[in-house]
Amino acid sequence: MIRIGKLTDYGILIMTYLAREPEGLHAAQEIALAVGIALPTANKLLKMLARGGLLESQRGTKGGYALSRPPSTITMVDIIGALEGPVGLTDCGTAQQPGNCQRERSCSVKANWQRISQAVNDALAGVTLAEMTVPSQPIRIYERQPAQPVT
Amino acid sequence: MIRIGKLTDYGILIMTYLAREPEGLHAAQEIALAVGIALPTANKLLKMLARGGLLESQRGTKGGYALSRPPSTITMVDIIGALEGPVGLTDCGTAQQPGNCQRERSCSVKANWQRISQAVNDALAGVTLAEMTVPSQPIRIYERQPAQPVT
DNA sequence: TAAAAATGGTACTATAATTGTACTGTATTA
DNA sequence: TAATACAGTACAATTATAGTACCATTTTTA
Repeated sequence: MIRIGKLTDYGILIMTYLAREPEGLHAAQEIALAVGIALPTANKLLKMLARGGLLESQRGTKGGYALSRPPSTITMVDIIGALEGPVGLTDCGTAQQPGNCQRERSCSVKANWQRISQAVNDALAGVTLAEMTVPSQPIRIYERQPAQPVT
Repeated sequence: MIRIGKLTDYGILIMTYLAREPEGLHAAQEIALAVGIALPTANKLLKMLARGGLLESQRGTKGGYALSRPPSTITMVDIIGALEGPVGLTDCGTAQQPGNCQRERSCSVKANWQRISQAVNDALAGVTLAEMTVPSQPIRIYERQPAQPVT
């Protein structure tokens, strides 16, 4: 099974909460309570999301966090990227980075993996935070090509 | 970063090797040597792939493994599924399984995650083993829809 | 018929990555 | 100036993965 980490999962819940509550700033404590995770964990994630440029933060007594952009312009790739680094499936490297793969010589599979990573990347880039806040709206990311002959 | 395990990576190398050598049976020892992994590891993977129905096996002195179907009918989803279980991104469940998620009540994100998992699943199902054996052939899985208005 | 070769299944250990927490520093407000 | 809240780093505990070993079963061959 391909999976994303629990922390990333929490992170998306956090982002979803903030998207639903666009008014003003929200302290880490409030967010942790609302999402249902421990405060230290929420703190950690909020810091990472802020460093990734997805959240604006303000310190001080009335401080807190808020989305830095409209939810419709934030995609799953942005969030996952901020919490787990660039999206890729193997150490062969993502579409951007070269990758640190031994074996090189015998590995003619590399280029193909990079393309697959790209496809997954595109799939995740097609889903916005705004769409995630709406419970059951049909999401249309891709349309399959006519028909693949299965030889 | 979303990733698949090393073992799955090895498994795909094994499958690729077998796809390139369609003649007769191949013993685990031969495969381990060719792919460049330890014999016990190769054994483990070959067993799993056989149990998943992707490989035919024969015991005995002249035994070994071979693909059970033509490479063009085996996709990345088949291989990953055999080695890591169904493809999914969170514990929310795959398109097939319900998933074991606490929180249920506050988690309206669930349905969306399942759709995203489906999209990734489709992306991986679009790449066949036959395509992986060809070093640098352009893979066309999906075509993006005209344009998504980025509000 | 027996021995050798190879897969099938299960269980176990060691390693590595993830997760979760704590501590110290800095900024802002009352 | 005291209290509140974010920023950054580092660390401990847990968990999952990776890798190995063992024994059973099947098939071929001498």
